[in-house]
Amino acid sequence: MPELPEVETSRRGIAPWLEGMRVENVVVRERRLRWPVPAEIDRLLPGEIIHSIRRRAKYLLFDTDAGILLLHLGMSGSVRIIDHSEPAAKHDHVDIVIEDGKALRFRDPRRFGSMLWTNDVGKHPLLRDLGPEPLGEEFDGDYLWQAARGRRISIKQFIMNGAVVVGVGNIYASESLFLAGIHPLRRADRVAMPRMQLLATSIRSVLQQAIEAGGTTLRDYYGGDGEPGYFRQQLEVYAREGEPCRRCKSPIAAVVLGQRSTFYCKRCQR
DNA sequence: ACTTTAGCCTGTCGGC
DNA sequence: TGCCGACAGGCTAAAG
Repeated sequence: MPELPEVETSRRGIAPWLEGMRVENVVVRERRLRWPVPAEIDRLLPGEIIHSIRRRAKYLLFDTDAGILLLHLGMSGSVRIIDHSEPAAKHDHVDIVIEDGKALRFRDPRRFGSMLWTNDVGKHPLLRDLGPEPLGEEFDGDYLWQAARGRRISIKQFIMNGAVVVGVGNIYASESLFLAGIHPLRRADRVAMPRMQLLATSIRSVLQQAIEAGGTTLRDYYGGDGEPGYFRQQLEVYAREGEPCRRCKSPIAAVVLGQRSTFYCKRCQR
């Protein structure tokens, strides 16, 4: 399930193959993703050069002179570079074929992903209200603490809200709260400043380490280079219900919070 | 303004 | 062996 580290790993896997290359054509086999794939993509992209591939939140941005392709992997989406002669499998919804016969192939069994087109990332409704990048300059404990004033929701739901900070999904929310020693159900406005500082640091370090491990492969995630992610073996609490906490040995607990499974240590997190 | 809930979708898994 | 319901989850829109 792609969160920020998996999206970043995908970006790094495909960028060397695509940046500076000209798009030859685009094959859309299935338009019914999270939102319909707009016709601009197959109409405007052919002939364009992909200047760069950036990431904003969990979106990949493909920069061209005609506009910007937005790609979101949803929760079952993946991208990889293939020879375009390779036959498409079920759920291979879009190919972006480049001049050397290679292609970017987008697969997404659950179709929660999206492929969109924009001319201004800053004004696009899906991107315009997003909070800061967790690995960027403006994200720190002071910011988090200030943003939490008057917020009565749980701290876990708070940090998973993209308007607060982007890229923190279900796995890394549980992990960073463990590292910061904060109970996931604690009200956001009742996390004191020192622990908010620790939380910001924990979010940054867990995401950074996951990127370095190539992301977390739980079931079917593979990076742009076809390799699974190796962060799973470093998970402290996620999907470890009943197993001993690595810090205090007491069993890891699980609760459902906002329809999301949530894992934590009752002893280490308050 | 904030919070909660429903819904999108299919592969996988446990139970019978 | 096969059927079936539950579950997984990022994110938005709508409802509260």
